Amino acid sequence: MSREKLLEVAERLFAEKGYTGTTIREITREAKCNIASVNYHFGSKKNLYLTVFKERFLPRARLIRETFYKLLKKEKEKTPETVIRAFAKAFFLGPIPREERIISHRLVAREMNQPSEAFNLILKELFEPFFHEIINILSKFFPEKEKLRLAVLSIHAQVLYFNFNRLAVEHFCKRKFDEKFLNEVIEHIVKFSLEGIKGIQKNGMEN
Amino acid sequence: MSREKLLEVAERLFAEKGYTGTTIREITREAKCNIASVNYHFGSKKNLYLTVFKERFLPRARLIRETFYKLLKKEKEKTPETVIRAFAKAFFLGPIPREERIISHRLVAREMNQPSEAFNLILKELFEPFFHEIINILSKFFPEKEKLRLAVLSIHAQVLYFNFNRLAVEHFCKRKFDEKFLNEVIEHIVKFSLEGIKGIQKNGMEN
DNA sequence: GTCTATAGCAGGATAGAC
DNA sequence: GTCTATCCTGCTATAGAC
Repeated sequence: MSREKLLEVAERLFAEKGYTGTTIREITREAKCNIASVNYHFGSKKNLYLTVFKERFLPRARLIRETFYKLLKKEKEKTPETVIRAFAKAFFLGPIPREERIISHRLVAREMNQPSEAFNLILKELFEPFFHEIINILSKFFPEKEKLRLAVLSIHAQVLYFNFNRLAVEHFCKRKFDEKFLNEVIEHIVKFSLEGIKGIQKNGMEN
Repeated sequence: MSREKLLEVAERLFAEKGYTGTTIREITREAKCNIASVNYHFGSKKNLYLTVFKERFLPRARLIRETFYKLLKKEKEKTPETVIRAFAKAFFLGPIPREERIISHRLVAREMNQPSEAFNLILKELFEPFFHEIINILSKFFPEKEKLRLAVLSIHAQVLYFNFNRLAVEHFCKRKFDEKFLNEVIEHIVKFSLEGIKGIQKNGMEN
């Protein structure tokens, strides 16, 4: 069906080139649809953009959350380390192809930089429930919720950065972003963040 | 002079709306210049964009680096903590107005997401020298350079995130991004990252 | 250096045939 | 649901007067 094809192509192009950088002409050309099909199916370019978030971005975000729960269930005991590892891994590994994953992070980064209507969707349907869940789990180990919130944002910052900024990471580390390096990056984020969380909770007591 | 005014307005608009989202018409209107002035002074919109990086972004980046050195010089003894604090603070405080600072981070985030010719400038004239400098200083305390590189990227990820993603941070932490919160965020990044670096170096020995 | 006028083109959107 | 043709607007860029 051309509607699905349009959403697929549009998502990729919006992620790569942004909203204004992408044209209906380009989307329909790559989707091998007629130029009028966007307006027929979605009414406007703007509504196509929003539909991309509702029908492609959010379902994928739900998959990432499910991956987190699955990874966590596999663990016999839930230590801070296994929780953080599951959180970090969910953003990098799982059933979603790598290309789609990068698309998601690009879209998020774009919306953070220049929020549109879609930003509220991301906030309410992804960040809020997911981050609060993580905080609830981790607050058993780290009681200071305010500091825990900042720590979760620090983890998310890293996940986002290592995903959407691969070019600079590769250049700076002089490494190809292959399977091996990806696993090293995940382990880096896990260890770095685990000690980080312990640190801010420890230091917090002194204040 | 209208050339400077054009650069100033163009930088702000490019940061807010991106390259394709910003029009010459809008730039000249806000700069109170004639619509033909962009092509007179810069030859093309694209060259205006590049000039923004050369004449506004990079000088500010140099100021940030200088701030780092000044902050570091003030310290009696250079511990990992004082180095990391100087590094983090340089991105948030100093002689540059907050609005300009956010503009810089937005431009960087845009170029990371969708690199143009300007990305090489950022890489070669900002990231490479600055990050290598930090690594050289920190490698006296933490000898494992590979892990240190990833740690520096983790710090940069946080600095970028808390700067260009203020909307989500405010929403999630239920705090206004005022002076007080800013200082808490800086201290959070410092402590989180300090323990993080210690952690990955410690764990690295076991492998 | 600044301005007006305009070329030349690409953009989103729509009407109406099939 | 798909297509062509077309409208209208807005874009970058330039020529040429001042």
